Amino acid sequence: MTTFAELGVDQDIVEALSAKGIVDAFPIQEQTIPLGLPGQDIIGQAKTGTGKTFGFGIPVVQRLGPTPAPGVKALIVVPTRELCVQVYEDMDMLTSNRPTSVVAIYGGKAYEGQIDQLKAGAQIVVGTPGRLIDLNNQRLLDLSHATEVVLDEADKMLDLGFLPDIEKIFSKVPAIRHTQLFSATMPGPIVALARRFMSNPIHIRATDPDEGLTQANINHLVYRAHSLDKDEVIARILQADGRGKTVIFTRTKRAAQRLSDELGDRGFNTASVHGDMSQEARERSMAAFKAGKKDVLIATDVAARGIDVDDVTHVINHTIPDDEKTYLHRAGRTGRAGKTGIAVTFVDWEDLHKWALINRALEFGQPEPVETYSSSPHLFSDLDIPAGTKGRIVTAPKTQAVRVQPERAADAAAEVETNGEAPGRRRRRRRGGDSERVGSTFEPAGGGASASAGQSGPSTDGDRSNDGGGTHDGGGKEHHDGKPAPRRRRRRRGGSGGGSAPAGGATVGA
DNA sequence: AAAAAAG
Repeated sequence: MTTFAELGVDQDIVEALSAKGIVDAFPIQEQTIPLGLPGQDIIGQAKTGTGKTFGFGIPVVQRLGPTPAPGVKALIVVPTRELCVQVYEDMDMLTSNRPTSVVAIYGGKAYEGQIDQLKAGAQIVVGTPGRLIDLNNQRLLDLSHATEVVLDEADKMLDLGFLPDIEKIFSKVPAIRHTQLFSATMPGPIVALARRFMSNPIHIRATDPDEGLTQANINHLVYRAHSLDKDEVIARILQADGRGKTVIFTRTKRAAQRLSDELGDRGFNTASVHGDMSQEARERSMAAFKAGKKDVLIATDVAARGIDVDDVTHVINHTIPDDEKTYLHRAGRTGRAGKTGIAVTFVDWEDLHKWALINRALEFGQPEPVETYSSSPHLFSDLDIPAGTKGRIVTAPKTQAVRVQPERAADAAAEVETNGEAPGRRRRRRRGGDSERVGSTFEPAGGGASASAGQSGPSTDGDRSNDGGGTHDGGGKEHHDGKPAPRRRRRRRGGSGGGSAPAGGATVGA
């Protein structure tokens, strides 16, 4: 590991970091900071929870100089208000030993405080698009000297919903500037589009190209939810001994509110966050969850990206997300900074095609969500608890899980070939061991310790999209008629490392 | 189609 000091980071920033116990740089930071400091345009791609924020944030702070004159010189754009607050806090920490000041500009809040901070001469703005444009239109936010520009969750910022706003914002900042785009997912077409806003960008991927984008230290489980009482099953998951904080994602705001109320009624310590809540309530929820006063957060995809909360052991997809990128970001709320975590997904009958799509894109090798629906009450006795915690699930509900081995996964749609990398290489061994994986037990990558990825050297991104693999339904799936399938044998915890063979005695349906 | 983001 390299220290921040060794990467050329100024002493006062090094001290700000070490005051928080942060001394060693993660791979994405090792790779992007030395390039960002001299002003290289960067597309930075690294898995969830591996430290992208400092990867762009440190160069931004340092490049403004130790005592910058008043006025906005840096702009960091993010997709949600909560992420805005979080990135603001990180930037505020980085600048704690220098006069540089940071302001968060986002909607749902009074204008006054934000305007005051701008008038007071804040140099770094972290903001969401709507309020940024609003204040810029009112001539209260001058972006004409913002020579440092960052899009965090860049692929989201450049997708159709945000693109017009982003174009508008880019039209207000200087043409000669330093531009950095960061995300865990960067589909080829988005990279191509991004180049319009950059000059000679380098695409850094702090991952082994063979490794894919799913975190090796997240254990993925997928259940068919047909005929399943999801509320009940989730309630039981929440009773697992050793469970830390849990984030539950729903597809709609209403579902989030309903589930939050329901689980609250059942006595769980819940908070929720979605777009139908007041901003004040949203922030209260986030603060309580971060502080540990609440340990279950029910959210829409507003919380899918970027949100960093310590000790989240479980992510539960009450409803399966629409695409593999969202899946990756949601699951990435756990397994951060080298810790282990579990991502549980429930697949409703009408959403089977979504699992097929996600399975294919992420190369889980698990085309069917669950081997069978069963009234067998053994499911959660098999649920793994992250290393370092103890205990098992107490009660015994009713289905079966299929554990998906994450290690061969590669996000086809989210990857872009770097120089000279043979196209198609990541497709190899695609279908390899499907059958043997069904119902078998796999441990997370041995020892879990291998935090985050090998490194591939910086490579110039001279490529185009590679069309990101097929996108439509997996077809060929027969319809069941709701009858419970025959009961399957209970799986047992495997003790084996993550080889390709199932752990002893772990087969299902034999 | 939903969610997010200005009010």
